[in-house]
Amino acid sequence: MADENISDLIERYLKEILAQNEQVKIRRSEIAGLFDVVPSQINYVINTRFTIQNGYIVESKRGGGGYIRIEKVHLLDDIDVLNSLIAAIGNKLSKRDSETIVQTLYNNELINRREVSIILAAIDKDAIDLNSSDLTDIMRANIMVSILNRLRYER
Amino acid sequence: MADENISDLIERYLKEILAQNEQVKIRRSEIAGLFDVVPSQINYVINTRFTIQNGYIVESKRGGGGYIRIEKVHLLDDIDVLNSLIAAIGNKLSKRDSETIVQTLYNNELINRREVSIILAAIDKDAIDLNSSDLTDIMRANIMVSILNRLRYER
DNA sequence: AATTCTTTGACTAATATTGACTATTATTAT
DNA sequence: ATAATAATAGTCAATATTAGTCAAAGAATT
Repeated sequence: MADENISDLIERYLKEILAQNEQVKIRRSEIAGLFDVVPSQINYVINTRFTIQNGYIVESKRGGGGYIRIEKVHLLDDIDVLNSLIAAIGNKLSKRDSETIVQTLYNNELINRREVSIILAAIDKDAIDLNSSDLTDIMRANIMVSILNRLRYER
Repeated sequence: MADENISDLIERYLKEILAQNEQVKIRRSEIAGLFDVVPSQINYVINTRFTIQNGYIVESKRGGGGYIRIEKVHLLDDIDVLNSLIAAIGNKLSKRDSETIVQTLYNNELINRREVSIILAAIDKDAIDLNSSDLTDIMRANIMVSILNRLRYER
């Protein structure tokens, strides 16, 4: 929907193939040529959009006949998904990664659309960002307001 | 009616598009150029006139092909309940009061049981309490883990 | 006069793009 | 076989391209 930059176009191109093929095998320079970008931009696209958190496994090989293969993984059961996600989080989590995780939960049908946005509201920057102290109660207020605001509308 | 300042004009411009389009996607500098203002004034207009209270959701992306997207959402009938709850919260909220609010939301059928526990997980003390710094990302991690843990079981 | 709202711009943050350099694997020459 | 070369992909840092924040100055309102 918001494909204004080339990386998004490349992402969409690959995902369209993956929508029908379970896996896609490319020659890096070919795709780079197709979209008229430097080859390393393909790595950028893969590193930012085809991570394991997003549900993709990437394999590659260099040298003659080299390739990059992207495979959409089918996560076994819900607990495994949750365990691996929790393990991957550690003790810091960027906004971007958090959104990726929520998307994965949705893709694996662990949460529905409405729950997606409740969770996003909970971890919204405006909700949890604060510079003053007296932390816990203030944070709770911020998070609660964020959630309430979310509940105002549909979708 | 007689919009005297530029911010009002920009507001009207965007709302005219939204009257027909459900969402509008802009390049900040473009709109700024169109009205001959500094780009950050677009943020001012958005922050003062396209808030969630007014029924708008705003998303943006930086970098090449960046954009700001404003979406008009359908506000629900129970807006008054939510408004008064939000007003009552202020900037601090005890655990007890937060639970009362969640109970109220449930009693008014604004959320279901599952959503109750997702929200309670989000504002759980263990999720949001921390003494170290580097706050936002750490908090987000805590909240996310708390939510994921809650998703492990039913009800 | 005081307060609130608007305008401005310097600085910051996030994301995308590029290219020089490196690493790995395959192929060819000796 | 081994070494040299070719053909790939990977890494990383510099640069480019956007949007966001914040506080100061100016304008309008009370």
